[in-house]
Amino acid sequence: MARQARALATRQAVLLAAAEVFDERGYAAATMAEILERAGVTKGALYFHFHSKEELALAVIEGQAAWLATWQPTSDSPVQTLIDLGYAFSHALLDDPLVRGSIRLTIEHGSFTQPQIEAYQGWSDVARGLLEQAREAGDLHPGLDVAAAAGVITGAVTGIQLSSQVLAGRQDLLRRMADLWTLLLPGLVQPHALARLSVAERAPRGA
Amino acid sequence: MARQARALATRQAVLLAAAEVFDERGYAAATMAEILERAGVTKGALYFHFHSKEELALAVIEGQAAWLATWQPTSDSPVQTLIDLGYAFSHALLDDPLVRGSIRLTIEHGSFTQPQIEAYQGWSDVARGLLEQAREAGDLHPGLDVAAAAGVITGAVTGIQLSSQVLAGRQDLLRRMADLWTLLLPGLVQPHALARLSVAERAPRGA
DNA sequence: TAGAATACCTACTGGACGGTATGCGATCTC
DNA sequence: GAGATCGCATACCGTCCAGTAGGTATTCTA
Repeated sequence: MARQARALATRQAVLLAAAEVFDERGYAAATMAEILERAGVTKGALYFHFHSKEELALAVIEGQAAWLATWQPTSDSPVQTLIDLGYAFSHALLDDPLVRGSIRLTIEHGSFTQPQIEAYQGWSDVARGLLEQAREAGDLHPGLDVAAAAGVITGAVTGIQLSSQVLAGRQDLLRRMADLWTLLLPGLVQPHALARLSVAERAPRGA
Repeated sequence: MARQARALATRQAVLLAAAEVFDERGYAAATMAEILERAGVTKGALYFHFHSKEELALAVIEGQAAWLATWQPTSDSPVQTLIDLGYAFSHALLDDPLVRGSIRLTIEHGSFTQPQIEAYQGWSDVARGLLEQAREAGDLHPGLDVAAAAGVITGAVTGIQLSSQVLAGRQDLLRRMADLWTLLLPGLVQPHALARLSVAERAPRGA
């Protein structure tokens, strides 16, 4: 095991550097040279762990699914959990380069469509599951199309995040998330449920 | 004039081909060779009209601002006009390669940040103007933050469009737009105004 | 401690890509 | 109708980039 310790460290360094560069430049504009330089690693070391640029990108995308997989519900109320998830994701986006790079690669369609679709679908499925729980709890408007709402929410979060990044370097991301929920919730949940929800962030940090 | 007619045609052909390739591949992955091939034009012709790849991309982005500039209000109700604008934009996205390419270049941040910010801001400003009219007309919820709502709406439309593209090649774009408004409007306008709005698309075509 | 994987380093390659230099026919000007 | 400009064609260039070949150090195994 000790023999793999160093190897694991360089692998992580490469992955982190790649995520950063992919986040900043996008897939096509990212160069292996910059990733190498930032990771403080030579070409041979990188290509020992990852056989190609594409494989490296896929490994970064995987980080997103991993983040979502480790995430845990935070409230008895499904809708409140959904809101909290949005804030937890925002913090991940602000703090975790792997998530940032992963998101940019997911958004940038073209090269590897399959994992991108899966990433989107993963988010949409989580949202949909929570909404179905909320419907069973009687929180949602009766006629609401749960699948459609899940699609709108994931799309909206994607766009909010993107515009925050382009316009303000993500500095106003949390505020924009609050704005989103303020606008969305009245169309989603019934008044009696609305009163019990906190649109603003509840805890200073998630997980 | 007859001499410039041909020149204008090749310029348009180049611009169109460039928009298509930028839309499909993104800026960095797009190659001049593919643009040339698709435009049916030689390198000399292209570089006569556009001095660099970047200049070509900027010209494509300009098409977006041009589209927005030619757009005209479609209703006495500002909110209805906003909804209609969303659908008109969706149709432009489906039909007009220039708008498609322009949007992708705007979303793909990195190379030329300035025009991208302006493009976003242009959309946000239009939305904000309409919302302010709606507030004066007494249609909106009293405490609503108009600027915040405009930011959310432009961001959400951006994200809806993106997820529709990645997941379904934009085939379900119009349906997703309807879903968005269904969810958003209750948080935006008061019930009496809500009754007068059409969430679904009103006319078969815009403009 | 021999040797066999493992983990990494250095130098190189082939090709693609954006951009340029130069030339040439058509059209306009006077 | 002669030069000048416009609009385009072709061939070429320097650079950069992903990936590889082959060697070397390190660490595990027995």
